[in-house]
Amino acid sequence: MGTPKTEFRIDIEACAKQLPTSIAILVRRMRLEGDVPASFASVLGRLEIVGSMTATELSELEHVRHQSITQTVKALEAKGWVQITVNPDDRRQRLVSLAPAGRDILTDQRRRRSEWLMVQMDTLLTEQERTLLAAATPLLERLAMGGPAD
Amino acid sequence: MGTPKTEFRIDIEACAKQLPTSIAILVRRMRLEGDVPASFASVLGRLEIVGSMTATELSELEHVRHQSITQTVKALEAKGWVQITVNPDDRRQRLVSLAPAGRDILTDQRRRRSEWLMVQMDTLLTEQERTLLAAATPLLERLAMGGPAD
DNA sequence: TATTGTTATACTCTATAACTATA
DNA sequence: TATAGTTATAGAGTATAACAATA
Repeated sequence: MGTPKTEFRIDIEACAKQLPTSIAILVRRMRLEGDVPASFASVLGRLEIVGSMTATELSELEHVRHQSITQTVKALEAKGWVQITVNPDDRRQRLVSLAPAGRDILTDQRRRRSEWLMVQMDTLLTEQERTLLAAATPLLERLAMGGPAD
Repeated sequence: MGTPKTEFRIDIEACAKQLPTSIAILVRRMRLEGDVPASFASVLGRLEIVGSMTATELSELEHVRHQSITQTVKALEAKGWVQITVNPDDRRQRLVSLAPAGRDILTDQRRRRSEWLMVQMDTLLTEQERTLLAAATPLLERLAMGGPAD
């Protein structure tokens, strides 16, 4: 049916050009909404789901260097939001887990941040558009993580 | 028609919870792909489209404080990537515009960054999913900018 | 007074390099 | 040697506060 492929390519290119700017600004704005640094909230959120993780596992999931995670975890420990225990089976590993205070902070932070986003979505998008965005969110996650097996 | 509303709400909530983490990681990874700081590239891109802008206009579009833009623009000027001229009609204003060297840098940077993203999209998404993401991108832009009239 | 912009300073976040400890 | 993690240091990016210049 003619040349839908050309139009399609243009869409994808336009997407690849626009997406970086849009999400960078969105991240910037959400950072201001939170009362807790985004890096902290992200780590706490993972610990809540998984229970406990090593620094290396965290760094892989967050796509940062392991040295960076060390600093984040150190700051979280200083706040009393995580606990660190040495893995007795491999004493090189430190297992990071959510402390009670961390759980409280996480609950509060997540409510704030996702509430802000939900207000934006309610205000700026139609119901149909919200559904579309919800459908696209797992795709962004896949792009962020580099695929199901990465 | 039962309770589609409940399911819908769950989708939107899941979206609002997942989206911040995913796009934060995506921004992080794209920053590593670029050879130019993301804040620089973003400002250069706007100047290419609009021609010249004041610091205040830039700060509003980028959703940062005007003090922050001052520093970005100062760095861009030091690199020779933008030119700054005083607006003769209002001598408080400095008009920032793209210098030839800035245009070269921008072209190169944009090719790198959007190429990386396009490779990810080609590798990790189906054609249908790419179309879905392309459709959702303007919605993310709207959320980022706070609406058509903001 | 209001607007536009700068300077000074500090914090968050992440990186690279060099190191220690355990396997 | 390889893996897990730390410490030291630096740079990008952005914020707040106080200031100067122009309208």
